[in-house]
Amino acid sequence: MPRPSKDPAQTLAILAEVFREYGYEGTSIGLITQATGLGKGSLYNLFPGGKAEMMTTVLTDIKTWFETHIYAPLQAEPHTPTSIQSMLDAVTRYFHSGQRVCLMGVLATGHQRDQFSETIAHYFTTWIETLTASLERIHLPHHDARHLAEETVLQIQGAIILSRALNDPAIFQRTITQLHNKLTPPAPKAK
Amino acid sequence: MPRPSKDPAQTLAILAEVFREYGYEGTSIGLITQATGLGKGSLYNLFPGGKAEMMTTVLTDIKTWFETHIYAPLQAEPHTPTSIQSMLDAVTRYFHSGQRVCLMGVLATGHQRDQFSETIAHYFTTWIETLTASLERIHLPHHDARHLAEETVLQIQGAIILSRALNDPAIFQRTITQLHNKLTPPAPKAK
DNA sequence: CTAAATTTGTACCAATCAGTACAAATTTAG
DNA sequence: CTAAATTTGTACTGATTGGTACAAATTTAG
Repeated sequence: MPRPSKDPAQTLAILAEVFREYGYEGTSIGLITQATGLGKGSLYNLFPGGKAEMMTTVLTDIKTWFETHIYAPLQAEPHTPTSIQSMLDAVTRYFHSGQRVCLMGVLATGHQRDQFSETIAHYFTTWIETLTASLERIHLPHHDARHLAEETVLQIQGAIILSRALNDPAIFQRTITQLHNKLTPPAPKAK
Repeated sequence: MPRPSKDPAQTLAILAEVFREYGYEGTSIGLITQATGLGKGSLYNLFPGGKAEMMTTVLTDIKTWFETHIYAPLQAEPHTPTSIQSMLDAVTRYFHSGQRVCLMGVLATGHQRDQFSETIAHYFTTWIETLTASLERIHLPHHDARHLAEETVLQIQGAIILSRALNDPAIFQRTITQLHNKLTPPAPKAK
């Protein structure tokens, strides 16, 4: 039984990890008390809405993290060629080179899709649109930028699954490298 | 309550669909009896090993389906340029244009990964290797063929997730089209 | 037709589940 | 220091879970 964390952010991070590992239905309150070190009474005091509220709070936290660490750098002024590399670096760290699943992606595969569908769709849409806008700023036509953004996001998702399935982080890393080559314009000298 | 199917293959297909929808832990015996129309006693008579045996049988069935419909055409003699297109067509039908999840992929995201890890890894490895060999037969160097095969499989996985998350089969279709362009050599005239 | 095989669905078991209630203990804030 | 806030963990609830056992009913095979 770990010592209870006094840091709400850490509690949320632990909660998120349990949901990633066990999914929504597979996560029991018992698992959560064990992982967080919080008593059952505390959990319900903190999250009066129960398990659903825990998940909702975690998803909101993830959304916020992405806004801060992925979208904001892509939207920064002045736009620099390193912002996309920063996104890829941040993604690599966040998904632990593919060994850590994307909770939104996990939820998209199951029947809880309905329960959290708005949040899931919003997450992916925002990511894609933000990256699209970023690609347009380096003079890619909208249509192409959108498709490339979609491809980027789905490749990251697929790379997570495959590198977990084969227990091989190199797969994820190769994908990131390849995405980097596609997303960043060639140096003018190479032309 | 549906009429019990007398066809074991149909029972397995229904079982597979329940597992896809609810995952391993989220699938209860009650759900299975409802979906298949079989009584509880029948289920345990057919699968004395219980739920784990049901899943194992389903996974074996999936593996067999892939061997028949995906790998065999890729391995056929003489090798024809349409074999890869056939694979992409079969994949599109099988995954219902991205709306039907890949059960092996789902299992790879959760903690049941350990329980079925061999089967999961074997499924993906076989797919990749079979496609690699097929690409080598059209004169792609092994290294490139392998990476392209990996990319194909992970893109399919990612496209499933994204098109489900955004409830948009067009995403899946675009991915398939793009993979087709990458996987099939350009007509010599285009060169 | 008969015997074997299969199906059925209930009772039962022990375990687990999410959630509610709550008194006692502990911590925090002022 | 005191009062408020938080934590704790148990008892309780009704429900669900996977699995076992099994007699009666039905189907199948020869």
